[in-house]
Amino acid sequence: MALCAAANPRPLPSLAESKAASHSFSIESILGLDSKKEKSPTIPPARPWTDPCRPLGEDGNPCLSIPLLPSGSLLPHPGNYPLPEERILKCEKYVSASERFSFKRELSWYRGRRPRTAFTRNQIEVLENVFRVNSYPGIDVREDLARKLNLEEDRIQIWFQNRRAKLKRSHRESQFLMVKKNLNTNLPK
Amino acid sequence: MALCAAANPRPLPSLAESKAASHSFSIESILGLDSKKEKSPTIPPARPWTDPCRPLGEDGNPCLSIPLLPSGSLLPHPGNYPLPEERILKCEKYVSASERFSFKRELSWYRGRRPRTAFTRNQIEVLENVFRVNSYPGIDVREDLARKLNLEEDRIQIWFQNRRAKLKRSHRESQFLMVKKNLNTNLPK
DNA sequence: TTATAATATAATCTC
DNA sequence: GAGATTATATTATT
Repeated sequence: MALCAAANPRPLPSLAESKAASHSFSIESILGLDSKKEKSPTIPPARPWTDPCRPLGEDGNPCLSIPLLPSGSLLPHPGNYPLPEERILKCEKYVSASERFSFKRELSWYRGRRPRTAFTRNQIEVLENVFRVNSYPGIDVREDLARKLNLEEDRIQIWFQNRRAKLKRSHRESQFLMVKKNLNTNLPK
Repeated sequence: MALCAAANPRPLPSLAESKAASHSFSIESILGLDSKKEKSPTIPPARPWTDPCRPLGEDGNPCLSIPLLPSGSLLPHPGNYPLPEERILKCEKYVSASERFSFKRELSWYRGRRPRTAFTRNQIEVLENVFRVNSYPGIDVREDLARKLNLEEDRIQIWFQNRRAKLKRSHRESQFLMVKKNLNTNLPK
């Protein structure tokens, strides 16, 4: 992502160095005493997949307009509040498929997660084909794939990551089976 | 490389089958594009965390012994082709430099990647507290932390490195969102 | 329920 | 040390 690296040419620090010079704080003081829960200002994750035209909230993230929720429950975090799922079920028959779909996307965002991508059969086929030849495609290959499959490059990268993990898992499993098999054939009389 | 694809419970589709299927673009065309410079010879890093009793490879590093697999299937790479060295030689033209590079990486993690450390809640809390005050702790502070948190100094160092990266990422993201926001408030209508 | 897309982050590698 | 990328563990969706 070539975001605005230029806008941020200066590595942040320096706040620390000056302080560090004075050993005025000991780890003890930080370690032991600091029992405040004062969370580090949790940075809201960016949701680049959300509609860029949507109005932004004060946090800089797009705010969702889900009018049916009790106020104060707008945080994009899975919680205990009643989820709007209900609405989907209730109004099912009065709501078009695409409407339901986009609502679901909003819901996902609301929960703070990119809506799960559903790859088509063809997309998967191509990805698998490439994977067989090269399970570590570089950025260039990924971009190319993205173009050709009409997917974001990020989806491609994630796909390969997960695919490698899957392969590894299966290796572990077959190894395990081998062990078991060997134990069975060799040990028991 | 396919640690025995045969033993794999869910064998991958055959290569032939897949090639036939990828009509729209050839894998070669994708793979052929890469023209990055060759990397300089890599010095194998030490793997102090591997079992010292394990036999050492020619490079002086412990080699991983995964004795249970049929010989010839020891290298972790998907595919139905033989050994990776061979593949590199054979398929040179289909394999980009970056791919050869990533093969090296694979090989090295195979030799032994440090098992992922799972920090405790308390350890993280302390680290975060220190980070807030000083995101570039010197070796002395790190050593101190290591002692107190019962972690290796190296873990601490890496943690701070990753933590700084995370912070930076979040800055970039919020900057990006700011830009977007400004575009939204100024342009539309 | 299972398979797998997405997330978070520890570890690794090049520079 | 930064930056990019990877492996890995987990979560959550279909």
